[in-house]
Amino acid sequence: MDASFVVSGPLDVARSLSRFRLWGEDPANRLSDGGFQRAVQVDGQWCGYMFTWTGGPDDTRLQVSVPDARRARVLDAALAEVRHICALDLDVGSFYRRAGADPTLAALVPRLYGLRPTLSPDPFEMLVGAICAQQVNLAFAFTVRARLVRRFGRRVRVGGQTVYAFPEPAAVARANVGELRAMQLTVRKAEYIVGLARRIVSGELDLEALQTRSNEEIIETLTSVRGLGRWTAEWFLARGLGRGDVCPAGDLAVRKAFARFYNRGRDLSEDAIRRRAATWGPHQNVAVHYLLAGQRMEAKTSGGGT
DNA sequence: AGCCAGGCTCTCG
DNA sequence: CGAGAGCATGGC
Repeated sequence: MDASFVVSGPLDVARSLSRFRLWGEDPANRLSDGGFQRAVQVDGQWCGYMFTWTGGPDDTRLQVSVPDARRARVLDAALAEVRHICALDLDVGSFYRRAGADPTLAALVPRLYGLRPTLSPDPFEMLVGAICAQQVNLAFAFTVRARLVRRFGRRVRVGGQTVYAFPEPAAVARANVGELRAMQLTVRKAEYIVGLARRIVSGELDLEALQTRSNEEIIETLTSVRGLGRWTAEWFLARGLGRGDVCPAGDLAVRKAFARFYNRGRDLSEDAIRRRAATWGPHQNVAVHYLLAGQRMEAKTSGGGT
């Protein structure tokens, strides 16, 4: 069973999804030559699905297929996930028009045309991924996260490939810290992850209910959980919920990008970064994504730099 | 070898 | 309340 539709607004799928293999493999989000595979849970059961794409960035057609097609509900769930992963609700066209007023962004747009941030459909997955990425280089974070996924996630076959469902909170809640330590998480991060899972299982933290609240309420709720600071909460808003008016100004890579593009390589204060980002209004999320991608591009061609 | 990676908590002045 | 140590590993 499958369905296809044409995307409205610029979208370069391959460019946007490439981040799933930039720093290593992600067993829960498989980007293969044939397309993108993932698992979705419907009525308590995990089902694999895949999607492929055709056409240029201005007339992209997405094709979503569910091999195990007994229920249309699985296809509906997969479609909703794909729309979320590709961030189809972000108004990139409007961002492009607005970017004309900013020379830095105006120069990046044609080079990155169709790029969108990929959004995580699963809030627990987003938070665990963020904890893994706290303070360490992203290649290492990917490696550790992949170990977690293979250890606690369910294997699902789809299109001749194996993809893992990202571990459910209940499975992680049953783990002990020593088990996670063996995956080269620090004791502290192991405690954060298990503690988070247990809070979710106990109902103390309701991530689904959180999604309708304001940015500030979400930041306040998340930062009251041990292991989740402002950095994690802001990336959750940006890359999990797809909120447009968010800038993780404390992020090391974001700070470097702002220093490079807006201050001749010298550091800007977090407040200064927030003030500039605020002028982009609902496009902060996408703008920051372009700055980070632009920085990677320049690092590659000019060999990095102070 | 040593320092830095897309942080956060805890502990001290 | 701000500053600083500690965390653990991989890459340069």
